[in-house]
Amino acid sequence: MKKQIPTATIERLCAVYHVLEELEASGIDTVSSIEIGKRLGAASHNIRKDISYFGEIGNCRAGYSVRKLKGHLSNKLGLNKGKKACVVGLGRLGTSILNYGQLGPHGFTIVAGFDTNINKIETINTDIPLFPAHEIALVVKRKGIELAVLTVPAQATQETVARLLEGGIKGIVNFTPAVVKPNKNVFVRNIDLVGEFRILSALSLLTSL
Amino acid sequence: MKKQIPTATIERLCAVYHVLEELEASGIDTVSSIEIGKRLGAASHNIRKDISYFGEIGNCRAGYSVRKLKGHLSNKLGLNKGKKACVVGLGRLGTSILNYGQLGPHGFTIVAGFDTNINKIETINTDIPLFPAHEIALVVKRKGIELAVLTVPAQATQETVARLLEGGIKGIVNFTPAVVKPNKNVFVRNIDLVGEFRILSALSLLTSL
DNA sequence: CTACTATAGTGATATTAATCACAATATATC
DNA sequence: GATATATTGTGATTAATATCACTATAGTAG
Repeated sequence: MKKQIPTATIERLCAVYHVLEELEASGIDTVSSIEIGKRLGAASHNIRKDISYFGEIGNCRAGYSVRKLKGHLSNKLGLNKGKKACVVGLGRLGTSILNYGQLGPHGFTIVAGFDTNINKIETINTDIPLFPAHEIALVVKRKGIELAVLTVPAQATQETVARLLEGGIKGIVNFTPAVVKPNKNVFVRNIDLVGEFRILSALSLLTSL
Repeated sequence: MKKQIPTATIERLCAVYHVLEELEASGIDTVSSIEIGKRLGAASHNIRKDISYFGEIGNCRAGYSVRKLKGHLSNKLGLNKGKKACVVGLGRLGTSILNYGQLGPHGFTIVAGFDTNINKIETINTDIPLFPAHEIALVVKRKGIELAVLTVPAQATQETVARLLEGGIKGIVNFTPAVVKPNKNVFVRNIDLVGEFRILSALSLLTSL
């Protein structure tokens, strides 16, 4: 049986990938694990071990070639081929994500927006095709959408998730306060501003830095 | 030396707190660790151990009193007293957070918004006082703001963080793609949609469920 | 060409977190 | 009041993750 890559490693490597993009953009073509660690607030050992899960790629004296490591991670993490995404719930947050310019350049294309309110679908000014919520499963399946951003009201969460699953969605970023339980068919990232504020409050109270 | 509470526990307990709010709202007044675990997608053992870090509170046969446990966690996690927050960067995302209705009811009050663009400060329609970015440190200090949401462009991140630190901020929720390094003076939660999409992509490629 | 140095890669170790297993106990039932 | 039962709280165990310590190697300097 093949060695399973730890989740913590996957998360960190995605952050490493981002650092590599920044380095590439600023014309730097070589970087050490120490430097990457510094930028990420992680130990260099950690970074090296994470990278080595996918085999050797660095150079002992000079560090890593930014271009080479980036390509390597891109392959191994499956970031090389574009993915289709959708936004469900076109309130303020949903529409601001619809118009977020950073997704496309990084290979994620929003190909649909959904809302229960037909009015919104007709009035929102965007090039992205919008659909009523009852078509979620259909459209997700037809367009081969793999990722979804959830920005519906809390009480609509469970039903919306069910529809997305029906359509065969692979991953959900949930901005709803309701917790979406992980499930064998879908990966979920729960992001709740109130929850984040709470965690920060509790940390600063309980953690001696 | 007092036993340090694990970060993972703090994060989970904040989620537990949220479940308790939901239960209370639906008039349920008793709950078991099994039920909480189910709603959170975590093991009941885990939930019990987390709760027991703060001492005994449950009832062996009947589970936990929702009201009692909620009050208990509220105290221990420091969620009982309100906290002031601000939003820095009033683009689409920033303004949608400015108007997000869930913060107030949970004890977090947004008392200031900041942007470099004076125009925005004058035209955005809100009751929340808005200030130019160069006043961040001053206003944060004067109002005793503890938490900040960062929604500025990536390149402005480092400078903005420096100003917030100067003002004595305690925690930052960073929606910017730039990584804000943790620091001995401030806790940071980095939330980057592109990063989350990448993690979901990589997970579904590499993790055999 | 040789010595030196910075840094990758990695097995070993330590730390942290999750899970298990079960005794203790509060409530319900008869 | 005795018995049964659900559920907590927790020591012990296992698993996951991070850190350390070292070796090997590629580049640099002399």
